[in-house]
Formats: sequence, C-alpha cells, structure tokens
Amino acid sequence: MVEDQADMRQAVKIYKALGEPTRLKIAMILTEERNLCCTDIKCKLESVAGSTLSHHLKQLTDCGLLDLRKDGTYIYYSVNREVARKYAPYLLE
Amino acid sequence: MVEDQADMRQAVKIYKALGEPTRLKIAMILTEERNLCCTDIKCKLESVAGSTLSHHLKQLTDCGLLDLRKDGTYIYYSVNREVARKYAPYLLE
DNA sequence: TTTATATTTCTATATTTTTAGAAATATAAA
DNA sequence: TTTATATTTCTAAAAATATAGAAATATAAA
Repeated sequence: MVEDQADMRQAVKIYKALGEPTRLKIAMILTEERNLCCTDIKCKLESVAGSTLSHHLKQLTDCGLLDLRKDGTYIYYSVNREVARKYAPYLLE
Repeated sequence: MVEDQADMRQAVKIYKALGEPTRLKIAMILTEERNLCCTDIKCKLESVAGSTLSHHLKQLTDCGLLDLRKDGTYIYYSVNREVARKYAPYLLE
C-alpha cells in the first residue's frame, strides 16, 4: 500500500509533465528520435527560451520519463520506453 | 496530421486531468468501481467540497476519460476503459 | 406544493505553473 | 589562457489552476 502511494505520486508527476503542450511535444519528439541534446530539441520546437526548455526537460526527467546521457558539454535525452509503456503508451504509437 | 493535432490536444487534456492527486485518485476509484455518483465519490475522498469535486469531474469528463449516465438527480460515472487503455493503462493495473 | 437531496455555476482567493532574461557554471576548442 | 557553446540557476512577472462558500438549478419524495 505504501508503494502504491509512491507509485501514485510518480504517476501524478508523469501525467503533470505530459499535461502541457510543449512537454508532450518534447516527449513525442524524444520517443521518435532518441539521443537528442537540448539544442537539437530547441531547433525542433517553434520558439522556446533555453531556460524554459531546461525547466521542461528537468520536469520530464525528474518524473522518470526521460533518460539522459552526458557527454562533455552535451546532454542527450531519450524517452524511457518502459515508463512510457506503463504510464503513457500513447507516446509509443 | 490534422487529426494528430486534435489527438495531441486530447492527450494533453487527459494528462493534465490525471496530473493532479485528487483527480488521479478519482480516476482510480472509478476504474475499480464503476457507476458511482458524485456523492459516492465524495465519501471515498478525505475532504473535498462538492463544488470542487464537480470541477474535477467535469475536467475528467471533458477530456473523455469518464463516461456518465444520468438517472434522475443522480449522475453515475465510470472510467472509459478504451480511453484509459490508450492513454493511461496504469489506471487499469 | 413543500421539502430534501444531488449537482452545478458564480465568485473570489490562494497557490502553482509557465515563461524568459540575465547571470552563472561547465566543458571543449583555439 | 581565451573564446565559444551547452546548459542551468536565479529572479520576477504573467497566466493558469485549485479550492470552496454561497446561490442557483434539477429532480424526486412527502
């Protein structure tokens, strides 16, 4: 039951993260194409400030939906498919 | 592509609806037990004003996640399993 | 018709979230 | 070391959301 609570908190975080147009877009971009860095993603969006994008990516990462891999100055993001499958398979369609 | 846009807008609505603790709770309650009315749901939650609950149910209904059936003064809610399966199968676990 | 119950709408307030500019940090390349 | 690029943190303002009391609406039962 305690895990359920923790599980629900994660679920809320994930759904909150996906319940915003820009972040859902980012999640969909990172499902289709993996290992994109901040700047790559920025290019694929109409217009977002870097600081704003950073906040969105943080939210998507903190909830467990995105995996990241650091390489030098770059951070490469991908959607974690297991998490997507469990909580939001819509992303994988 | 146009449908994709509409689809994404619905997805955002659904995830926004589920990205709030009380509403996720309501969705889970209505997945486990179907055809509950407003008052039944109110009893199963710690403490929510009727007006607040009404707003939550409206949001969950507007996005397509809940089906409703009116009977006299009562409105019975259930989770739409197809929508849940597509967007948030976590509910069905 | 009167009364009771279920639900919604109106209104206002408190809180949270989104957004981005500016400054800071981190790493790589010259 | 200097310069350039990637990303984050700080800060503040604007917008959106959650909440609930009071009043309104709808239907059923007495």
